[in-house]
Amino acid sequence: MHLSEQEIIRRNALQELINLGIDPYPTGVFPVNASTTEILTNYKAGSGLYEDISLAGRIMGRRIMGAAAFVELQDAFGRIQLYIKRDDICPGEDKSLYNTVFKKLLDIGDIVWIRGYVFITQMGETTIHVKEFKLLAKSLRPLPVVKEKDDKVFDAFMDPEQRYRQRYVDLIVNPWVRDIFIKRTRMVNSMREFLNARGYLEVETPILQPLYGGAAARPFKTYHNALDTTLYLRIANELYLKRLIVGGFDGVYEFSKDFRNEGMDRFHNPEFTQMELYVAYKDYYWMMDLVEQMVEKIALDIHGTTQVKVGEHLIDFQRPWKRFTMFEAIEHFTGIDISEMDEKQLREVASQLGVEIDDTMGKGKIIDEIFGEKCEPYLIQPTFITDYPIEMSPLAHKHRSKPGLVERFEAICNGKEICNAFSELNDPLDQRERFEAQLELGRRGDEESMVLDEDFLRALEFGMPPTAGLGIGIDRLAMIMTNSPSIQEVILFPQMRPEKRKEISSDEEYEALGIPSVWIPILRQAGYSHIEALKKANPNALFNQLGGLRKKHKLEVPMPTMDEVRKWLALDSA
RNA sequence: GACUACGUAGCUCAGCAGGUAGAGCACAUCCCUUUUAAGGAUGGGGUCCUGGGUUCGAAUCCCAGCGUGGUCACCA
Repeated sequence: MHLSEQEIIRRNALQELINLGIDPYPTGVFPVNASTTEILTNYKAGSGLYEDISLAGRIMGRRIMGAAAFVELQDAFGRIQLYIKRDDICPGEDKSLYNTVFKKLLDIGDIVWIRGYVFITQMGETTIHVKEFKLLAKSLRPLPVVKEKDDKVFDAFMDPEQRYRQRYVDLIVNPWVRDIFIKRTRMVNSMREFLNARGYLEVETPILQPLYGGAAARPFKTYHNALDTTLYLRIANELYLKRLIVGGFDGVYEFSKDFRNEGMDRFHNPEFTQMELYVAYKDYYWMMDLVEQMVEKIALDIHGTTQVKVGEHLIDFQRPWKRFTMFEAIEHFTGIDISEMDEKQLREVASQLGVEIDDTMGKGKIIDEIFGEKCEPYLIQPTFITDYPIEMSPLAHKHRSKPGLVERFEAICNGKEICNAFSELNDPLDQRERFEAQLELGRRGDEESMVLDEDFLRALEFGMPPTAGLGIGIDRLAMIMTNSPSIQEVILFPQMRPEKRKEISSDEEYEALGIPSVWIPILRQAGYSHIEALKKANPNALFNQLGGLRKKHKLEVPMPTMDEVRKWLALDSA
C-alpha cells in the first residue's frame, strides 16, 4: 500500500501512542453532558453555567502557542473552541502529556473526549478550558482543511466526485451538508406525522417483484436461486398498495425505495424514494386538498414559514395553490385552445409552436409534449395541473364528464413535477383493456410499456372501492425544500461508477522476482507499482531510472548491476 | 447516447509562445501562555488521470481511453 508522507507520519504517531501505553482506539462509554451549540447559545460570563462539562468530538483545527493552545472541537451539532494549557493538564514535573501526546501525536481529525469548564476569552470567544482529555480514535488520513471568516469560505471542499464518493468527508467538513440531510429527515417525519394523524396505515410491500408494475420504466432484473425465477426490483409499489385497498384497509401508505434502470442526471438517480398513498372512498379533488395541506405543513415544519427560497425564486406553499386543467394551462401559455382538436390539428399546433414530435405519437403524447415544453418549465409557484389525456395514464380512472381524459393531477413546482395522483381506476374490465393497449405498445418496441399483471386484475375483480392515489417524489421535494440544485445533494450516497482501485503488488511479489526490499518502494515510486508493469519495462530505461532515483534519495545501497536488473525482469543476462 | 469543460502535492488552485514542477492551507523542525481563515523562521512532500503519437525534449500540442460536472436527448 502506498502511503503519503502525511499518512506515514500519522501511522508513526499511532505507534508512538501505543508505545506510551495509550490505546488509540479505546472502547467504553464516554460521558457527555453538553453539546457545542448548547454551550454557545446558553453560556454567559459569570452565569455559573457549565463549570464541569464533558464533550466528545473531532479536532478540526489547532493553534499552538508554546505552552498553551487553542483547538477547534466539532461534535454532531457544531464547533467550539478549547483552550489547553500545559500546566493545567500536566500539573507535575512530567509535561509529556502536553508536549508529546497533545502537541506531537494528536492531529486534525482525531476524535477526543474532554472535560473542563467554560469561560470567555479576551477576544470574546466562548471557550472550554480543558482540565482533562482522552484520545478516543486516531485519524490516519489528513482531512481537507476548510477555513471560514465572515461567511467567506477558503479552500472549500467542493469537488463533486470526492464529495459524493467520500460522503463521510463531505459531512465532516461541510456543515451545510449535514443540514440538508437533517432537513430531509424532518420532511419525511413531518409527512409521516401528517398521515398517521389521519389514521392511515404505514405498510411495507415487496421490493423484489415477479412482475414490475405501477409505472412505465425499465427495471433492474435479478434472480432468485431457490425459487429458480427471475425477479425485478420494483419500479413502483402502486399495484401492491391497491391490493391492500381491495383487502379492506381504507388508507395505506409507504415510503418506497424504487429502482429504474434509466439515464442519470441531476434529477434522476437509479434508486430513489417515493411516498405513495391510497385512500378509499375519495377522489382526486380530495387528494389535491390533502397535498396542499401536507406540503404546506412540511414547509412550516422545516422552515417555520410557507416561503422557501429555491435558486432565484421564492416559492410560497401557502394554500390554496393555483389550479389549471392541462388544456387551460396550454391556452394560458400559448394562447391556443386545443381542447376540441383532433390529432391532425394538434400536429399543426405542435409544429407551429416549434415542439418536436414524431409520427409514432398519438394525441395524448402530443398534448403531453406541448405541455412539457411550453408550460411545465414556467410553472414556478406550486400549481395543480388536472385532467390528463387517457393514453398517458393506464392506471387512472376515466374522467366522470370529459371524454378522452382521466381524473389525474400533478403538482408542478419550480418547473418540475413533485407529485402525481389520480382517482384510481377500479373498473377491472377497463383496466384489462388499458393493460392490453400497453402490451400493444410493448410489441411496437416501447421498452417502458407496462406489463399485464393478472393477479392485480384478479384483485380488482373482487372489487376495489373508489380510491384516490398519490405518488410524491421525496428526492425532488427534498431538493426544493433544501434549495439543492441536484438530486445527488439530497441522497446520502448517490450512485457513482465504481471507483477503480489501482492494483498494487505486495512486497512478497517483488521479492519473488529477486528484488532486494530496499528497492521495492523505489520501484513503486518510479511507476512500477504492479509487477506486471515492471515485467514489461525496458531494462535499459529501468536501469537508468534507478540510478537517478538512487541519487535523488541519497540511498546508501549499492546500485544493482545491469545483469541483476535483467534478472528481475526475467530476461537472460545476455 | 451527443456535445462540452475539467482531471497537477493530503485539500484549494496556478503554470500551457513545449526547455529541470509552483503558491496558499495542511504536514515536519524550532521559537511563542487568551489566539482565531493566516503568529514567526526553516524544511519535506508530485506516475502533472492512463495509454499512444509529434518532438532533441511534453504537465503543456495531437489521438484514444477512464473518471467527474454541465447542456441536450431519453426518462409520461
